[in-house]
Amino acid sequence: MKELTRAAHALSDETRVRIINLIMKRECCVCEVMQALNISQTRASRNLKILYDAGFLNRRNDGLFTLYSINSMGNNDFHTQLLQAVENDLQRNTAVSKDLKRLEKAKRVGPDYLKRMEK
Amino acid sequence: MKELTRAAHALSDETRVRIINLIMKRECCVCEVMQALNISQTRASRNLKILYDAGFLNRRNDGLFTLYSINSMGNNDFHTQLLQAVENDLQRNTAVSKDLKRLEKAKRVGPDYLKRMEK
DNA sequence: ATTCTTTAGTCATAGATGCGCATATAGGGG
DNA sequence: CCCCTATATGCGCATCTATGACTAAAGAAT
Repeated sequence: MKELTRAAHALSDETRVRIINLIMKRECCVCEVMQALNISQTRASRNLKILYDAGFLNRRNDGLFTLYSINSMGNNDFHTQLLQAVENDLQRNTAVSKDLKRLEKAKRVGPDYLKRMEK
Repeated sequence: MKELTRAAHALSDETRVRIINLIMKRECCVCEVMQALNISQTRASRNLKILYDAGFLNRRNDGLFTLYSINSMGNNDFHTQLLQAVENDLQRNTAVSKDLKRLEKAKRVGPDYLKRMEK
């Protein structure tokens, strides 16, 4: 039951639900999440870790990048059922489509590089 | 989305999941929950309210008693899907059966009356 | 009406949480 | 080896959370 409450807790924050919305579209690295949601690197990294620890995400390394994707296990585990509830809610939600549009424009570069680009 | 995160938050606490386990069996009043989980009246009442505010429970009055039951709406709303995830997890959980046994023995009386009975 | 009983609300407190800042870590390229 | 870059983490702060003890509200019983 601790696994369930931990998973539910991971879904109890809007930032984390928005992150799931992104990753359900496609595998993302931390810097893409950060740009798509317009949040700090720290915030993106930490909330991704919370979702990972709760069992919702896979993680793999590609060079310097850490790539997160949805962890789809069996169809009958509660993680999958919880994700379906999230998906259900997101379909009725128009606000998060802006996040997806920013994701399309996101570049695979980190915060320091980004700042220099802006100048 | 705020509704979703609020609902998820309601399920992020073990006490509240155990309460749902009781009420999925049958409609309960506050004092029954309190006895079945062996928790204080304040704690039972408050966590029931959190579940109610999150949309999981119905509430009705019967004399002095407030009776809570599961709020089953349509099959496609996220509340129902979340409850299915909880049910799924509870089926694999043997610890909460003790709560149900205590529920069978619970009397429909409040904390003050109970204390006097013990003497 | 007065009293008893169940439930909900208030207040105080210990602990958890989210986040920014700065820094550490670790992989890649010269 | 040394620097650059993406990600993770320690720390501190403000805020939120869960809880118990106490109190208030409201229905029932006498």
